[in-house]
Parts: sequence; structure tokens; C-alpha cells
Amino acid sequence: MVNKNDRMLQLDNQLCFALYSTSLAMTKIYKPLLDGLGLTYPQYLAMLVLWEKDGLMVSELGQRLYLDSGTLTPLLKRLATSGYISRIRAVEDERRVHITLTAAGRELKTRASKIPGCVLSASQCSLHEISDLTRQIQSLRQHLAA
Amino acid sequence: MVNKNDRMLQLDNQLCFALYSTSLAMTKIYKPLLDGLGLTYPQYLAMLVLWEKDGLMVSELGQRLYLDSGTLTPLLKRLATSGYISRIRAVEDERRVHITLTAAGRELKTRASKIPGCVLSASQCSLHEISDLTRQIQSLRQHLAA
DNA sequence: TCTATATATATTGCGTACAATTTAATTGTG
DNA sequence: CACAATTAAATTGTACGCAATATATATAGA
Repeated sequence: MVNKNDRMLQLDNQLCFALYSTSLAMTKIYKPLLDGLGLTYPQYLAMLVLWEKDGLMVSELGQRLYLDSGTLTPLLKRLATSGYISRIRAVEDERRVHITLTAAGRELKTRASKIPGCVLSASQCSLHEISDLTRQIQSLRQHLAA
Repeated sequence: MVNKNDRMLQLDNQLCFALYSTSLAMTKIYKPLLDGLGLTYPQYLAMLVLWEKDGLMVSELGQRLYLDSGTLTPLLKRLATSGYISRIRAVEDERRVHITLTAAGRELKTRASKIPGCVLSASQCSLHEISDLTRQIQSLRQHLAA
């Protein structure tokens, strides 16, 4: 017999593993789509933030993405090497680094515009199902972060 | 005005980012719980598999966890160094490595049994909500992997 | 049997994540 | 103004993920 503790420790009953494995599966869907743009998946997320609002500080990007400077600093250096952003130390407060899109970075948005449709089709879900699930998971994130 | 393409590229409309950020938030919930057991989060997932069925090959563990030998080999070496598993090359086929729990590895299950309850409470969700969400995300994973 | 192919795991290299620490700049307080 | 405290970003070290390759073993076909 399988008792309650055993059942709760089963891999396929774990929400955490569902999230973990599905997030990795999602990254694999994006990989071929992003390869053509010269972006990794976390770099793509950073570009999404900048396409919404350009000129953010590193820490503001971090708040949006839930990532710290230890992750972002090297990632942003690679985006700068790729020619998509500029990292400019603020003159009014030299501790801060502002991240600004280059012309190439702004143009990349057009080439990225077909990606959400590709991913939607890979998910085999309706737009309504996707947005519903997204909201449920965002709500869970808020609870976990509290 | 924000057009349809812009809306689909917004970070907070992205299911992928909800999954990604919530999975990382989940890992942060587990961290203090797992520190006491001397496990990382991916190592914990491997132990969950072995607590269900001991003596699997590396590739069988990989199928369960959706991870390859490039990830699992070093992870399992660390679990062996920690004394929770043994890595034994099969005599009938020396390409295979069987992963077996040590006594310490089996005993760890008891100490881990309180973890699911802690995580459930951190999620501030009902058991029903959790299992419902888990099934939705697993279904998405199946679609993405297809 | 000899050899080509297939299989299982390991290795290498790159890019995250993140804790802990460091560096540099700014702010608050006496 | 001096200086402790705070803040922003960078650095360091460890552990994943994963693509690509290497190594070793097993199997199959001529």
C-alpha cells in the first residue's frame, strides 16, 4: 500500500516538477526560433522588457525578470557584444548602468513578432486556455514570493 | 496605441515567462527546506524518482526527469559523494550504470516527508487547486514535447 | 569472424541562476 | 565637512541544462 506521505512525494503529483519540466520544454520550443535571432531564451526575456520600456537600469530589469545582477550582468554584456543593447553608466549616479536598445536591438522586435504565434501553435491550446493558465501561474508566483 | 503584435510580445502576457519565473520562485521555496538535507533542487527530484523505484539506469532516470546524461552524470556523482546513492556499472552490460539508494538515501525519505506540506502551505492554495493546476501544466508539457 | 552500426554514459564548452562577497558611489547624520 | 551606512553593479564560486562530441561496449550483418 502507498500511504499519504508516499503519494505526496511522487514525482508526478508535484506541481514544482510540472513547472520545472514544462518550463524546460518551453525553452526547447523557443531554441530554434531564437537561434535565428542570435538570442538565448533568458536574453529574449530581457529584450521583451526593453521592447516595452527602453533605458531601464540593471536593477529595474532585475525586478521585472526576478533576476539579480549576478545573472544579469554577464547576460547583458553578451547582449551588448551581440550589438543589441548599450550599457551606459549614468552620469547623475555612477553606480547605475542604463540599458538602452541599439538600432539593431529595436529592429529585432519586428523579426521576433512571429515567435508568439509559433509558440502558441506548438502549445496546441486556445488563446483563452493560454491566458487563463498564465494568470493562474502568475497568481501562484505572487503567493510564493509573499 | 498598442497593436496585436506588441500585446503578444508583452512579458506579462507570456505563458513561458510565467512558467519560468514561477519555477524559479518554487526553487527558492525549496532551498531552505533542502539545505537541511544537503540536496539541491534537481538532486531532490532525482531522489523522488529513486524513492519511487530504486535501481534505475541513468537513462531511465533521464526519461523520468526529461534530462540527459550531460546533466545527470555530474549531478549523480555529487549525490554519490554525498552518500545518498551508489553508481554501479552493470555486469551484464557494462555500458549501463545502475543508480541504487544507500541506507542514508533511503532514510532521507523520512526526513523529506514534511517538505510537500511546507510547500503546499507556501503556495497558499488548496490541494484541489494544486492538483488541478498540476494536471493542466502536465498536459501543456505533453503538447510541447509532441 | 570481422566490421559497421547502434547504444549508454561521460566529457567539454557555453550560458544561465544564485549565494556571498567586493567595489565604487551616494546619502544620511553629527 | 567627516564618515558610517546604504545602494548599485560587478565578481567569484558552485551547480545545473544542454548541444556536440568522445569513449566504451554491445549487437548485427556479410
